[in-house]
This record gives sequence, structure tokens and C-alpha cells, in this order.
Amino acid sequence: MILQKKSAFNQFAAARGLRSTRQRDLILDVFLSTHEHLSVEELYLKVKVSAPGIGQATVYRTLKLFAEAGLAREMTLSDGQTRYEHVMAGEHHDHLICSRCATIVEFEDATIERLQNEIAARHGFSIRSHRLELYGLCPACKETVPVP
Amino acid sequence: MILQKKSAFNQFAAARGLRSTRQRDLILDVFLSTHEHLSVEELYLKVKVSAPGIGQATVYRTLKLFAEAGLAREMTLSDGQTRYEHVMAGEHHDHLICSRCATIVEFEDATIERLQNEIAARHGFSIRSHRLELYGLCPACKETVPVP
DNA sequence: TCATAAAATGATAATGATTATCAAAATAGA
DNA sequence: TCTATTTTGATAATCATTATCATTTTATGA
Repeated sequence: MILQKKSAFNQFAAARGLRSTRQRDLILDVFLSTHEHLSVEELYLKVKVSAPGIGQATVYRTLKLFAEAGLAREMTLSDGQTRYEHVMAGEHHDHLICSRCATIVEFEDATIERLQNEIAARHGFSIRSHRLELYGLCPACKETVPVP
Repeated sequence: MILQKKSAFNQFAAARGLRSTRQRDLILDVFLSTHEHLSVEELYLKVKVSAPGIGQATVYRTLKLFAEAGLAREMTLSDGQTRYEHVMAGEHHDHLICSRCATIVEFEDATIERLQNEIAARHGFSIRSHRLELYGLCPACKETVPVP
């Protein structure tokens, strides 16, 4: 699977006249090895563990390339910071976000997807993407926070 | 209606030990007089027309107060910039956003709202708010952009 | 009306996330 | 091996936002 993704990225790079560099290779390794929704800073810190010499600007540039290549998806949560998640072939999902501990849980609902398309059509829009985020408290935080 | 909102803000301010200042009054006037989803910069430029002496930091601080008072709602679109819209009593809506001309259209769908609550419950979350944005092309931009 | 305490302001410095710049390094093809 | 071009890393620059602080304004009580 990871080899598949690496290959996909290399094909994308070749098609764009871009180089396959060891930094990009390593950053992709680290990115694919975690299933969290990471900010650039967080990924950079993980990359620094294996390759201290890689610059933060390189990580910024490389993540944008992964997004262009379809391997990563950018998401901007309410805190305004850009995070990245894996793109799994043929899959889309939305997010439940805990306002207290920042836990992110993914979900998918075909009915909502269909309704979104209907609403868009009703307004004469043709939609390409969407963002659905539900903010509240996760099960763990619900236990510890008294209801006001 | 505007008087109502001003009164509501003044009550909020008094309850918080805050002052009612002419700058806040004017900023609220300008904010309520437009129904767009404005960034702080955009609102600041509008405010400057009537009151050149008002500082940008004042507009930043004041908009945050309007949000706390329940008169405005912050929204962060994909561009990462914070925008503000009016809060209408008892109403919630979501947004269709044109990726080309940045037009924002509001909509509301009770079924989606209900499904969101069901999904949250299914994952043990209790949600407080959500964000739903559909990105695509508005009717006008669909006309002018050839389908690839 | 005046005095005063406290909030608010405006200008601007500071912050943090992100991007631009550029000399040097790395890559890939001939 | 050579060379053209891309990429890198360090860091300056940018931009949206917030912090700082001297000064101003507000609201209250006398």
C-alpha cells in the first residue's frame, strides 16, 4: 500500500517534471505512517526525528505537493490551522471534532451526501467538494465535564 | 430590528461591565447594514468611510465582542480567513460557496440537521455546533466555465 | 458639574503560520 | 563525468491577528 502511494507520487512527479528526492520520500514515509490529522508543524517534528536536516519550508512545500497529487487532503478546522489527512481511494468522510480535547473522529453518511447534492442542484450550484464538521464533546470528555 | 440588536448588545455589555462606546455603536451600525459575510479587513474598510479614526484593532476586538454577544457568527472558510455573518434569532444555516467568484449562498435543511445529530449520538458525541460548506460553481460561473 | 476609577482606544510592535528569496546542493539525463 | 534544472535549507518577508501601552473616553458617585 505504501509502495503503491510512493509509486503514485513518483508518477505524479514525473508527469509534472518534478524530481524524486530523498526528502520527499522520507516525508511521504512519515506522513503515511500516521493516521492522525496532522498540522505541518506536527509532521515537521516527526520528520525531524528521522532526518533532522530537513527544513520546515520543505515540509510545507512537500505537503502541498501531496495534496496536488491526490495523496493528502487539506483541512482547515475552526482554529484556522491547516491539517492534512490521507486520501484513501474512492473514500470521502467527514469529521466529528471534540471542542475540548481536539479528538477527530471520521464518519461517512450516504444520505447526507445525497442531500447535499440535491441542495446544490436546487440552488443551481454544481459542487465539487464539501466540508462537514460536527463540533461538540467526545464520549470521554462528556464523562468528565459536568453539564452546565 | 437594528435598534433591537443595539439594545441587545448594550445589555450584553452592561452585564459584562463593558462600556458602550461610540466606536462600538458605529461598528455595529455598519455591520448590521450589510448582509454579506465580511472579513475583518472588509468591515474595517467600510467603517473607515464613516469614521476614519477608528483603528483596525478596535474592529477586531469589537467583532469578537459581537460574536460573544450572539450578534455575529465567526466562520472560517477554506482560505483560512475569518469572516463574520449576522446571527438571526433562532436560525441556523449552512453555506454554498462558489470556488470561482467566492459567492456565498445560505441554505438550511432540517433533514441534514437531524442526521448530524444521529451520527453524533451514534459515536457517543454530544454536538454543540457544526459547519457545513459545499464548494463548487454557482449558476453564473457554471455558465462561463466550460466543463473540462 | 467635577473628580476619579476603570474600560477602551489607536498606533504599532509582536506573534505565529505560511511563503518568498537565494546561494548551494541534489537530481536526472546525455 | 558534465550540465541544466529542480530542490533544498535557512531565513527574510508577508499577512492576519493579537499584545502592549500611553492616552482618551466613559460612567458613576459626590
